[in-house]
Amino acid sequence: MSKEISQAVIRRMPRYYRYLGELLDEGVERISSNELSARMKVTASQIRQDLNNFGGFGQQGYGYNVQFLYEEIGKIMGLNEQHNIIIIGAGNLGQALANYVKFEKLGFVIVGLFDVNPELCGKSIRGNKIEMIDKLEEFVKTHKVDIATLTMPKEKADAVANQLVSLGVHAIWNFAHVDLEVLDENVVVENVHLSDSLMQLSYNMTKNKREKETLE
Amino acid sequence: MSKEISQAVIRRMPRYYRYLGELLDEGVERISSNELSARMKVTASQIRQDLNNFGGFGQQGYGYNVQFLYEEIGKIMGLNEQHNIIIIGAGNLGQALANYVKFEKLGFVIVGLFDVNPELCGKSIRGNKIEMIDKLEEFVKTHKVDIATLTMPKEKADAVANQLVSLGVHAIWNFAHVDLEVLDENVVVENVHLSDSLMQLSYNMTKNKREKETLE
DNA sequence: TAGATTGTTAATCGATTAACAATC
DNA sequence: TAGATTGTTAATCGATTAACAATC
Repeated sequence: MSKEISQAVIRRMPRYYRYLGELLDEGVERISSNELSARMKVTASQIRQDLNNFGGFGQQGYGYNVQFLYEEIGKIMGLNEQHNIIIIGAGNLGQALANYVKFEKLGFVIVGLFDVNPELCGKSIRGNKIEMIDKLEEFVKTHKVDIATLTMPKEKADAVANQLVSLGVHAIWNFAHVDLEVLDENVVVENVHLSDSLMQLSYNMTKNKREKETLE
Repeated sequence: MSKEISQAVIRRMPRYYRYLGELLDEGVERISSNELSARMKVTASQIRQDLNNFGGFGQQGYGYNVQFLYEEIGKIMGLNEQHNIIIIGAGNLGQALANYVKFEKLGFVIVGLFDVNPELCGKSIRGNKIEMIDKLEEFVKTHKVDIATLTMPKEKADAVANQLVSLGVHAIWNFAHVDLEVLDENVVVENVHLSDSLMQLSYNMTKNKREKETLE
C-alpha cells in the first residue's frame, strides 16, 4: 500500500487547480515550480513535494505543462466524472448553492432540492423543483446521488445524515453547525462552518486592534 | 513580545467555543480536559496546550468552569464587542449570509448590503435595504464598518477590496474565487472558497471509490 | 490530607524546506 | 553539450502528544 497522503496536501490541491486554470486562461503553456511559487506564495519545494505525492508530472529542464498538469490534478480530485448532488434544506443558503453555476462547470450537478417548508413546494431553482422531504427516500433510491448537501438547522442534521448514509449516499457536505460524524467509514463528510470562519477573522482583526492600542 | 499563536490553534478556538456552548445548554457546570477530549475527539493534551496559549483558565483537581471558559474564549475571539458587517454583492449568497441569524447572536451585525444590479435596488433583507454600489463610499465614511463581506464575481473583488481598504475597513471576508491580498497589513483577510471545500470532499470520495474498485 | 487535574516541560511525530543528484 | 529544472533524499522546523511536577 502506498503512503497515505495527508489532508494538508489535499487541501492545497484545489488551490493549485485554480492557479493552473488561471494560467491556462492567460495562455501560458508551461511553468516551473519556481514561477508558480512566486505566484502562489508558497515554496517551490512544497509544490514539487505535493505534486510528487501523485506522480511525476513535470520534466527536468522544462517544468510543468500547464494544460497537462491542470487536467491531471482535476483527475486526482475526481473531476473527470460527474457527481450528482442533492441539497437538503432549500432556505437561503441551499438556494444560493443551487444557483452557483461554478459547481456545474466542475462536474458537480445539482439534481434535487428538498425542504420541510410547504411554502417552498413547487418553487424551482435552475430547473430543479423543490420537493418536500418525504420524497427524499424515494428520490435517492431511484436516482444516482453522490453527494448530499445539508443546509438545514443543526437539530435535524444528524438524523438526516444517518438516513442518507443508510440510503447509500457517498458523501455529505455539511453546512449545519455541528460536526457530523457517520458510522459508515465509506461515507466521507466535509463540515463547512461559516461562523467558525467569521470568528477566526474576528480573532485576527481583534488582535490587530489590541496590538495597535497597546502601542499608543 | 509574547510568542505568536499559530493559526492552527486559532482555527480550533471556534470549535471549542461551540462545544462549550453546547455544554452550557446542557447545564454542565464543569468539565475536565479529559471529558472534553472524549466529546471533541481531540487529545486532552491538545486542549490544555491550546488554552494555555491564552492563559490558565482551569483549576487543578477541578477542571474548567464551562461558563467561565466559554466567556473567556468569546473574549479572545473578540465576541465581547459588536462588529458591523457590510455585504457587497447581494446575490444569492450575499442574501443568504444577510439572513443568517446566528451571526447576529455572535455580535456580527449586518448594517449594509450593496450590489450593482438595479433590479435589487430597494429590496430589503431583515431591515437592510439593498443599496447600489455607488453609495458604498459615502456609507463607509459615515458608518462604523468593521468587516466587509465580498460575495461578488472574482473579477470585481480585487478592486472593491482595495477601495474598502483605503476607506479604512478592518477586515475582509472574501467569498470570491480568488485569494485576495491587500497591501495594508492591518487589514485581515479571510478567504472562503466553497468550491475548494467541495473538491476536497470529491477527492476523498473518489479515493474511497477507487480503493473499493481495486479490491474487487 | 488524598485524589484529581491542570499547567508546562520534554519527547515524538509529521510537515515543510533545503539541497542536490538525476535527467531532460 | 550546457543549462535548467525536476524528483527525491536529508535537514529543519513546528505542531502534537506524552509525562509529570505543581497545586487545587
